[in-house]
Amino acid sequence: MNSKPLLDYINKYIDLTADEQEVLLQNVTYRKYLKGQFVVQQGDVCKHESFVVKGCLKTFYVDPEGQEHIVMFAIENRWTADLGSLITQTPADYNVQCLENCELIQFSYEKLEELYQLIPKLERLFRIILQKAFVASEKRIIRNFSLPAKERYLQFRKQYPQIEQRVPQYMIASYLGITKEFLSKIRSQLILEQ
Amino acid sequence: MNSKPLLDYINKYIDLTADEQEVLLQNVTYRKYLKGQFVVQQGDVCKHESFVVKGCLKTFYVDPEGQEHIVMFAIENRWTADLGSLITQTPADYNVQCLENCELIQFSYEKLEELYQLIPKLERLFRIILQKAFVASEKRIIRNFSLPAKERYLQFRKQYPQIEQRVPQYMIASYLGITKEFLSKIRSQLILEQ
DNA sequence: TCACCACATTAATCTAGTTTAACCTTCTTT
DNA sequence: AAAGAAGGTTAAACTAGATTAATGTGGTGA
Repeated sequence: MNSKPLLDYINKYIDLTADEQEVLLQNVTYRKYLKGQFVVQQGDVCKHESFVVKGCLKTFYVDPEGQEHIVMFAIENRWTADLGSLITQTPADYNVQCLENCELIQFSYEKLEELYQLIPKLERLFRIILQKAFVASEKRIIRNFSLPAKERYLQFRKQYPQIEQRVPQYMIASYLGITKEFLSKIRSQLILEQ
Repeated sequence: MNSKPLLDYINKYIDLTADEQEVLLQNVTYRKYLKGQFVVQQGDVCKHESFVVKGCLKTFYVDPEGQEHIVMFAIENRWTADLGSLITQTPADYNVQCLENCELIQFSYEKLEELYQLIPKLERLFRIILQKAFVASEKRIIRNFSLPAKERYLQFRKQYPQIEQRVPQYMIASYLGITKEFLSKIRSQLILEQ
């Protein structure tokens, strides 16, 4: 188990003693997934919060018309889950699928609650993580409303250059909330411009 | 100071002893605002997280073209702030303005950090609040992408019937990300339909 | 009583982004 | 080497929602 990325990540926000680190690692599971496998499936109850040690995943939602909408991508040193399903232990609205072979460190719902008791500092860690996630989510809402698709695409490219290289364009279009055809149009416009 | 709504709210998530409740109340301020006053202004650093005891507020953003975009409304028993500004102590992107006379219980940035030390359980409280807020925010993103304006309006009416009564329609249009004219069109369509 | 103000509606014209459908590329499989 | 997959592009016709501008409505204050 390659736990270094997780411990490095955690130590940016809180200080864990060697003992606490050990307790933490004893209560998580390391799991490898193949490209294409699902970590969460729409309709199942989400069982874990997962830290990405290696790989790339998409979180998406299939609407009643069968249309797929990508909510977010996760790469190394980020978290993924259907948080709504996890915290309420009700069926998930989202799917989480591996776009590459992945290695994840998983915190199960039960173990996570236990860990909060064993290491109360973790409440602080997840409070801070959630603050940042919430702020990013609100910013995205604003951008979707106040910027046209072209600007949103440029913003995305700037913010996640690593992701743009790794995933096909039709998925980026879905993340941006536009069709792949329109993204293609935007891209050819941008090439003409410079 | 009418602290009952706040204490009732907190006790839904964590148990505070009488002593802890007292410590908490000693570290917050009770403040009344008049209709029209700003609790946070774009460009200033956000100083507090505020719990709404009474009244109704809007959080909005003025884009470079001068267009106002409403991000959220807050009513009794909800929180409001520019969280991004508060946690990084940098200038706010948003404005928070009172739509009615308001009474707020305010947690200053410094006192809140102190309170986390004095009552570590509060980390848990805010973790839980943020989880819910994040999930709601993600849901809103999905809805904005996958539902047409009419559906979004119906959803809003169902989810926040109290708010619809209290704020003018041009603000609801702004919250939904459409023009007031288009909202008017939707409304007249809905009346014809039933 | 009328004039103003804040809010809401209606209708004509316009545009960003969708839909559909055809075609192109590159990689994989046989 | 041929035949699919899987992804990407182009272009024409279409639509949800924006823009503009005029008109309506219900207070409120002088």
